[in-house]
Amino acid sequence: MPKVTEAYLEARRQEILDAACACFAYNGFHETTMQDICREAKLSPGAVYRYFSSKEDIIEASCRRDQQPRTTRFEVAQQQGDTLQVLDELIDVYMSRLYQPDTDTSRRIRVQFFAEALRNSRIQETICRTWDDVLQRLEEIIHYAQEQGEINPDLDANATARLFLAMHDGLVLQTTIDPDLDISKWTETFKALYSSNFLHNRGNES
Amino acid sequence: MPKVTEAYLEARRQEILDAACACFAYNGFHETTMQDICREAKLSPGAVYRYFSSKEDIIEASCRRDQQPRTTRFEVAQQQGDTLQVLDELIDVYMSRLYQPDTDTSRRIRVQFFAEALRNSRIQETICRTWDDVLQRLEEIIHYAQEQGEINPDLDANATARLFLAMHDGLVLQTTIDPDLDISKWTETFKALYSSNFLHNRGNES
Amino acid sequence: MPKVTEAYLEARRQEILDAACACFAYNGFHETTMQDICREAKLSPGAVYRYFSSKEDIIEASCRRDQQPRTTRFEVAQQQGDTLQVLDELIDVYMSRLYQPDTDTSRRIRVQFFAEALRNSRIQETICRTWDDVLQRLEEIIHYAQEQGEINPDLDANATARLFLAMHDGLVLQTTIDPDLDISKWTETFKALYSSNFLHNRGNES
Amino acid sequence: MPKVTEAYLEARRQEILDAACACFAYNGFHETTMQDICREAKLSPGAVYRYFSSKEDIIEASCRRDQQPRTTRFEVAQQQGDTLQVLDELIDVYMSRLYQPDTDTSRRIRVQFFAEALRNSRIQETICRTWDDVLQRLEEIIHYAQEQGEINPDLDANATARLFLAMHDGLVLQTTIDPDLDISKWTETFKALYSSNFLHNRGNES
DNA sequence: AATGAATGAGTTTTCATTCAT
DNA sequence: GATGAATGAAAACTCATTCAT
Repeated sequence: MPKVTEAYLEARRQEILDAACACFAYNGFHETTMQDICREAKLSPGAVYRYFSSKEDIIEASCRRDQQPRTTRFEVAQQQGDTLQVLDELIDVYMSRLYQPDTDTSRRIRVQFFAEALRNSRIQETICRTWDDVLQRLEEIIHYAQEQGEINPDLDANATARLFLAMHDGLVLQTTIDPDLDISKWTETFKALYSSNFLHNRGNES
Repeated sequence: MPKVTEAYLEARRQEILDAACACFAYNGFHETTMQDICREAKLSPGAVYRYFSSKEDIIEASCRRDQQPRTTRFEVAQQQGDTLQVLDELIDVYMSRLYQPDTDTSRRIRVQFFAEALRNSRIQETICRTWDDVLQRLEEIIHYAQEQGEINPDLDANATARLFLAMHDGLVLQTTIDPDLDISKWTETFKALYSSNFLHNRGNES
Repeated sequence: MPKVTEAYLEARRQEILDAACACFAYNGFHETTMQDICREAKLSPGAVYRYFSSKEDIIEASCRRDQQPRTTRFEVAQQQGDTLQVLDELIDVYMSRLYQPDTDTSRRIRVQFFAEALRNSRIQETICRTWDDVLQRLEEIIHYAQEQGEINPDLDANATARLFLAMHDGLVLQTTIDPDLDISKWTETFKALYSSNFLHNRGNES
Repeated sequence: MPKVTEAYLEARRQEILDAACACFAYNGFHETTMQDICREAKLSPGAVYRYFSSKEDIIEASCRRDQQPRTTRFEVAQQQGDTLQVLDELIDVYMSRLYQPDTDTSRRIRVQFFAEALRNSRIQETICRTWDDVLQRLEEIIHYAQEQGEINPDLDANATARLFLAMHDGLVLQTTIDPDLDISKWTETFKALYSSNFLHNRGNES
């Protein structure tokens, strides 16, 4: 089995996932038919079924593929250090994504995976694993910031990380469902939550 | 002169919505069949269709019913004033709901409405309207707190309210999808974000 | 059981048939629901079922009621004699009915009974009986006209009557299905077929 | 490059129409279920829906297919001329069809289309168009016969054609609904109406 | 490898009819 | 007598999946 074939197969898989996600984003998983995917991928049903064993399989593969960049992005971020500056940069990245029209498809699918996770334990696991990965990195950053005296050490680092993560997911939710929101002040307000306000020595003056 | 009272008919409607929500929560809208709802409601298809014109109609009515208490809760809250104490209490209410097993169904459906909002503009409107209502109340509280010197007046009140709202929705999302989370520290951490940290005169840099 | 009750019941039956026919004429038997009939008759389903045992029963009763005037009209006509003048008058009556808007409902239902007769032997019998009655009168008129030398005695009186009857049914069909037809010349042309043309001594070949 | 030929697909369509018409003829459109058609066509519902988008679509296609031969037959007839002899031949064809058992299905469906035309404007148009086509040819024949002195020129050619057409439809109706009729004398009686009786110089003797 | 015609179980919805009140 | 809520079988139609070519 030559190497080209392997790469070819993988390319085909990606094309099908692209087609599927294009459909899923605007019609949802359950309103998207295999025919829709075939049409979008310009492939016959038989061909699609050579690459994926079922519609469920396509949905799950879409989910895994969709989560990957997030994990990667945080891995890369962490290699740059554990400082609040890294957190700033992550927030810049994720907040600016809310503006970008080309992230719309991805966000729409993401919202649908949240719902799908309630019924499909494989989706649930994929999403939870990403959350766990991200959360761990965030926690380390916050922990380090606490050690540096930048954030109040009395706060629970894990809970703080969780709140930040939740905030992001909530904003994704809101911008995706209500596309007319004014996003402009969010980044600075988000950063204000920790940039100086969390300083633990602030409370001393009282 | 109706044979049965208006109240009786309304009670039936509510029973059907109860049955539907029980199904929706665990199977999603699209995996729930009308037969499922009928079985759960102990009613025949014909009977259910006397009260709702379609499955879509049931989904939309479920959404409106689900959103109502939220709006009401914030209306009541605001009558008690605009102080941060009211915000504390709201957070207590909503954080404690994350613990309560009986709110699970409601939260699961809520997550599904988020996904459904992307395809159904009626659902979208219902959800956005509730967000708008809630956001306005939060904004007023924050604005008042800024005037009282409790929160940094340089912050954008609307964006701040938006972040708090997003944080809550994100936490609902996370607890619902990953039910094993340790919620215990969230309330105090949430409150810490604003209770003293946002004090605008906090800056000891000056 | 007092006499008034009997009359009352019969009046109710007629009201229901009126309502049913109003529906049937424009929606057909199978697209008309019992609910439609109930709404039109301003009666509940339970009430309607006190007067008719089934929808089929209503259809059959409608058919019988619809055919009755035809039979009666020919009975009356025949009492005036067997001359071609009676035929003239019958044609005047039936052709002028094609013009009258208020006969539209009756004609529309009639066309539908023709189709229904193919599936429902009771409808079939009712229609065939009326045809037979009418045909017999027509045949007598033609026979008499042949004896009087007004119509060629070599013609088959029954077949001639049949053709005249078919012509009328065909015209009902055409005007009902295509309401924009120009009817104005039909009466005189119809009459021309027999008024002088059938004279057996017409043949100038002799 | 289609996997099966266009002709194969067209043949399938025709098979489905054959099956549908076999059902329609004896059960009517509304008592025939898609399952009935599938069973008769030995095809699954999904297969049938590949060829027709709905039951309505099948009914309309059946109607168009049913009308076609009529139009064609008259087109061919006219190419043979405009004489009364052509009319004779047309009457021979159509009258003999009333005898033939294999035309029964077609006639039964035809009667049902008449009823359906009242509710379905597409059926109505199809039927009216055929009537118009046929009528025009008949009118030309009659007109020519009038010019030749074979038919009284004072008669309205259009109305005369209409009456002949109505007569035929009425006879189809009657033979189809009442299959025991004695048809034997109809042809000669029909022809007698115009063959010599309409001679316009006949009336002169009076 | 790919095609796409075919499958058939399953879905939403309708509606003639019943019966407790 | 009348009501109208309830029934439930049956209808039209869909769609994930298969398999002969």
